[in-house]
Amino acid sequence: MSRGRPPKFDENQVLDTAAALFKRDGYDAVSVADLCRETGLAMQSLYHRFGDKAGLYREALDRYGRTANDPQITALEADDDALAAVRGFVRQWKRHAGAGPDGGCLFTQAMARGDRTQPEAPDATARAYTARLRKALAATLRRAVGAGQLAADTDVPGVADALLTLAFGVAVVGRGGMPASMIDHAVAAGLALLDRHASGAGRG
Amino acid sequence: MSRGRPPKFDENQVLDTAAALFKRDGYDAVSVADLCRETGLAMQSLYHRFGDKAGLYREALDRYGRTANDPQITALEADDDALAAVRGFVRQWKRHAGAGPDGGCLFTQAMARGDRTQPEAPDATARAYTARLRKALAATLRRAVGAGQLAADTDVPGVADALLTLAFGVAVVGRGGMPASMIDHAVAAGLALLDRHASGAGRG
DNA sequence: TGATTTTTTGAGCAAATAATCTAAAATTAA
DNA sequence: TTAATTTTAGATTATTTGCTCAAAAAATCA
Repeated sequence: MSRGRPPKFDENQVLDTAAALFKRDGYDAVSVADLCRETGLAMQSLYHRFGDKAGLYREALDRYGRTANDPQITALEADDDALAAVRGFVRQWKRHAGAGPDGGCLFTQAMARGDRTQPEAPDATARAYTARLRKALAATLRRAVGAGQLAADTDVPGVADALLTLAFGVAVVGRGGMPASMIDHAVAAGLALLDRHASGAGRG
Repeated sequence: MSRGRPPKFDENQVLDTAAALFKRDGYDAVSVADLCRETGLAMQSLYHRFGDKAGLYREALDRYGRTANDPQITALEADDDALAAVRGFVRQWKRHAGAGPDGGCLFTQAMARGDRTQPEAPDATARAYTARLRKALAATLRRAVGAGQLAADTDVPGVADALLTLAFGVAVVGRGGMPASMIDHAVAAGLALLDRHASGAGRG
């Protein structure tokens, strides 16, 4: 067993709470005092465990990647019906657009904020996780092509990047309070993009 | 003529500088001292003219809307070739993705940051200008339909919103430092979306 | 038990922050 | 000139910020 006094807090719970705060208000607008109040951690406990505010932010981003990003990858890979999997990915964009505790996207926050000054920039985490999702998305599309669900000449990287970029757009537009119909139209466009390449279902 | 001592600074120049700072670093990361140093304004001059930091931010957003958003609307409306105008709109997304002083998008920053607590929230300005662009984009697409450039059954609001959402996504993805090929693919997807509805040019 | 390790507690610090006070400087109108 | 008006100047203030110091509390191991 571990030697010293046992921690009073659940680490993942702390990270989830911190991630929610950073997602809602942005890194700069969340103070360490806010973090302590919301997570229940004493100040020194926070610094002892996470080093500093940026350290907690980085770990919160990582936790978010594991709990919000990776499951999407898993869902893409798990579904035997590759095209249906991608469609499912598109359909759940609405979640990123909402304002509630489940809404919004921390990676969009992190990327919009940027911070390329430091070598260990926090948005590097967001970038890395997004790159993995991008890869998985392309792989699933390739699988759909292989299964004959999408046309053989489908530009797989092009479609994958278009969908992913659209997903980020949905997060911004939703967060910005633009009309909900914009989100619906974006989702519809994502699905239509897939339909366009679906074999044997061409339009016109 | 105005009565008192004449201002030493050019107002628009100050707003442009402020907008560039806010765009690059975000509202919270820019201090009033930064703003004074970069704009050359004395602290008291800044507060005398703009009230407070938020006031300067709001006016900078407005200035950005006039100098970066509205010209896009004008370009859409001015071009007799409606479809070409929309294509031009899509092609210049790359600019929003860049990192230099011309790169990035202040409205994306403002929307991602959010701030729906206040009634006169700063992102309301971004929302209002974006709404105008959205309207103009739809109008131009409708014009293209009327001119027979796009199919009569084109879902105009759907296409407009898809393009605009994609544009926001490009800004985030570019700012986040994702591969440049993502931007290229997003632009290509925007153009392909138009091609898909172009009359007499169906694929497959 | 006593020594060791780790976490918690609570107070507090230096620096940066947005914003203000008072007064001088530069212009126009009378 | 004189008065009125507006902008600039420099110093300052109260608050908030991220962060640290010293010591007590709770566990394990000898």
